[in-house]
Amino acid sequence: MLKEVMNVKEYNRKERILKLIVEHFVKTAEPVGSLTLIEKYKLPYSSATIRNEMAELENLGYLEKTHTSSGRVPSAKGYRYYVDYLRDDTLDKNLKNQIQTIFDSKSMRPEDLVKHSCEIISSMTNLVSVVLGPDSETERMKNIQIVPLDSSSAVAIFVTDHGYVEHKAFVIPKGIEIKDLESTVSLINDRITGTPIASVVEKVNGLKPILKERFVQHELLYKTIVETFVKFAVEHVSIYGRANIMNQPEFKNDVSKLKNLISLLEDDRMFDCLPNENDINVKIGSENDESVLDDMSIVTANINVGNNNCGRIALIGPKRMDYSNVLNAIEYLQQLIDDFNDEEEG
Amino acid sequence: MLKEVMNVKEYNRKERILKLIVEHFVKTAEPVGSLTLIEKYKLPYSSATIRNEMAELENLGYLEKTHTSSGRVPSAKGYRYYVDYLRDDTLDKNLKNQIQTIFDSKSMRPEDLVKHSCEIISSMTNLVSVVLGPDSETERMKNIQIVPLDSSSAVAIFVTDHGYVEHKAFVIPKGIEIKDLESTVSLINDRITGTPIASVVEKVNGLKPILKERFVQHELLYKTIVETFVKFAVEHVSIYGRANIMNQPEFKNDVSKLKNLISLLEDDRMFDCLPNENDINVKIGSENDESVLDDMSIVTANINVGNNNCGRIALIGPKRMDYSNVLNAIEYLQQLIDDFNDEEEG
DNA sequence: TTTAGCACTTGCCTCTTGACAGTGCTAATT
DNA sequence: AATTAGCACTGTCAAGAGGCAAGTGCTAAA
Repeated sequence: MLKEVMNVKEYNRKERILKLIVEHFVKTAEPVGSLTLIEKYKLPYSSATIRNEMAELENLGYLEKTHTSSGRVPSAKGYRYYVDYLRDDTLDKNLKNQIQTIFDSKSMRPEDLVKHSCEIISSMTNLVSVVLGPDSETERMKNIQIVPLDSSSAVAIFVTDHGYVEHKAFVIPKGIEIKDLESTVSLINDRITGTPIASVVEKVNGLKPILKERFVQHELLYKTIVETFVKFAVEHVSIYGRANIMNQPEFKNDVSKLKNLISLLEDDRMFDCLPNENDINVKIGSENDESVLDDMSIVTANINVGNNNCGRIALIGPKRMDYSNVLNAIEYLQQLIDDFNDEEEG
Repeated sequence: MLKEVMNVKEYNRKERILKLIVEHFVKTAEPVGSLTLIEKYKLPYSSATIRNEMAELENLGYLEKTHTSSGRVPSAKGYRYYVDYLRDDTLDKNLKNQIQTIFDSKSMRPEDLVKHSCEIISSMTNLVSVVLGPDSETERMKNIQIVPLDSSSAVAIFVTDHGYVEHKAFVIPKGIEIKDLESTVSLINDRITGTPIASVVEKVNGLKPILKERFVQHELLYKTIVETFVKFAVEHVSIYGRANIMNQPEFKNDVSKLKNLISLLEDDRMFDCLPNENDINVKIGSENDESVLDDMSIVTANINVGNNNCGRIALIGPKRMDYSNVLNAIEYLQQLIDDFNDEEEG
C-alpha cells in the first residue's frame, strides 16, 4: 500500500510517478504516456519500466485510462492521494505578489480584501470562486434602526456586531405614529441585542405578545423582520470567474456541463454543496453531494479574523485543478487576513 | 420601399413573408426556405414565387443567406423592420400568468417584484436579464447614521429618499469620542439631505473646511464617504438567467461567444452597453456599441413607479430573440408596476 | 529487476461520397 | 405582367475509409 510512506519525506518511485502524472495532467489536460513522462522529466528508467509501474498504479486504483491504448489520467483516488500526501508547498510567485499587493493598499475592509483576492485567484487558476458572507450562527444582532423616508414609509436597518447591514423598506400603516414605531423598535432592540442572526426570528416570535400589546400592526412588523433575516444568508454571496472557467478545456466542447455548473451557482442548493467541516476542505469529484459535481472539485476554507469567523470562500473547478497552488494560495490568504487584523488592533 | 406602408394595417406580401421568416427563424434557429414557408404557413403561392420575393427582400437588405444554397435568415435591418412595423402585441399567456402571480402575492417591494418578474422572463425566453437599481442622478440622500459596534469601530449607514441603503464599516481613530463623531455626522446630515447621489461626493468636498475644523480625521471620513458612493452604482445590479442563455443554439457549439458575453456581464463596461435613451429601447446586433455584441440584441426599459424612475431592466440575448414577446412582457411589467403603486397610495 | 522489441489498439484527421435542402434561371402558363 | 413548373447547380452534413501518431501489454533477453 502506498500510504505506508505517509510520514516519510522521500517518495518512492510509484509516488514520484503518480505525482508527476497528476502535475503533468493538471497542466496539459492530456492523458500522460510513459514516453512523455521520461522525456519531460528525465526519469532514469525506460518507458517499459514506467509502463509497468503505471499498470500497477492503475490496478491499485490511482490511475485510469480513457481507452485501452491511451495514456493515464489520475482517478479521484489518485487526486485524493496527491492532495493528502504528495502536493508541495510552493505558491505561484505571480499570484503571491498580486495578493500581497491587494493587502498592501490597506484601504479596504477585510471582506473586500478577501473578495479581491478571490477574484485574483479565480483569474489566475481559471476556477470559479464563491465568497460567502457572515455565518448566521456566529453573527449577532447589534441593533435595529428606523429611518423615516416620508409620511408613509420608512426603512428598517439591521446591523450585526461585525458591521454587516441588512435593510428593508416598508409602508407605515395609517394611524401609526412614527414615535410609536420608534419606541417599539427600541423595545425590540433591548431584547434582541446579542442574539445570533439564526435565532432572531425565533426570538422575535417570543416577543409577539409584547408587540401585540404595543403595536397594532405587529403582524406586519413581524413579517418584515422574518423576510429580512431569511434574505440575510442569500444576499452576502459574491461569485467571481464565471467567465474564466470557460478557459478550462473540460468545458470547451461541452456547453451542457457548463450550464449545469452555472445553474448550480445561480441556485440556492449551491450552499448545500459547500462543506463546512474543517478549516480547509477538499471535495474531489464524486466526494461531492450533488451528482452534477461528479467531475468537479471544490475547495472550501473558513476565513477567520482573529478568533471570529467572518465568512467562507470556495473555489470550484474541474477535478483536474492545481490543488497545490490553490491550497497554498488559500493558506496564504488566511494568514494575511489574520496579520491584517493584528495590525489594525495594534 | 417597404416602409411606405407603415401606417397601413394590412401588410403587403413582402411584409407578410418577412414577418413569417423572422418568426419562424426565431422559433427554430434554422434558415428558412421557400418550401418550408408555404408548407408550414399554407401560403397560396408556389415556392418559385416565394423565392422571387425572398430574392428581392435580400436585395433590399432585409434578408441574408448563410451560404449560396441555404434558406434565408433575417438581417439586422430585417429585425429592425420587424420590431418597428411588423411585431404584434400578443404576450405568451403562460408568461403573463406567471408575472401576474408574482404581483398577486403583494408581499414584496416594487424592486423585488421587478427582480422576480425578470427572473421569470429570463427563464421563459432564455435571455439574460439585468436589473439595475436606482440611478445616481435621481436618487437623493436622506441621511447618514452611525452605529458604534465596539469601542474602536463603527458602521456608517447611508439612506436615500427611496429607501436604498449603503453601508461601510470603519475603525474609529484613537482619541476620537463617539459623541464628536455623532455631532459631526449630524452636521453633515443637515447639509447633504436632498443631494442627488451623483453629487454627494462633490458636496462633501465643499464641506471639507468645516470638517477640518471640527474633526481631526476628516480625511478618513471623506475617503469613507467617497468609497461608499462610488460603490453605490455597482452594487445595485442583479443578473439572472446566465444558465438559461446556454439553451440558445447560438451558443451550443461556441463557448468563446458565451465567454465574451459572461465576461461582459462580470465587467463594469457592461453599463456602457445599456442605452438609456427612450422608455423602451431595442439595440439590434451592431447597433450596439461593443463589438462583442455584434450578434446580440439588447432590450432596455425604464421602470417607473409613478413619476419616479426606480431603475432599469435589460434583456440580452442573440439577435434571434422573440422581440414581440419580450417587448410585450416588458410593457406588461411596466404597467403592473405602475398599477401596484396606485394601489399602495390609495 | 529492468529493458528492448514488437504486435496491437484507439483516436483523430483528412478525404470521399451520396443524400438533402435549398437556390436561381428559363420557359411555359395564366 | 405575374406566376409557376422544371431543372441544373451549390453548399452542408453525416457516414465511411485510410493513414498516422501515441500509447499499451507482453515476451524474451540483459
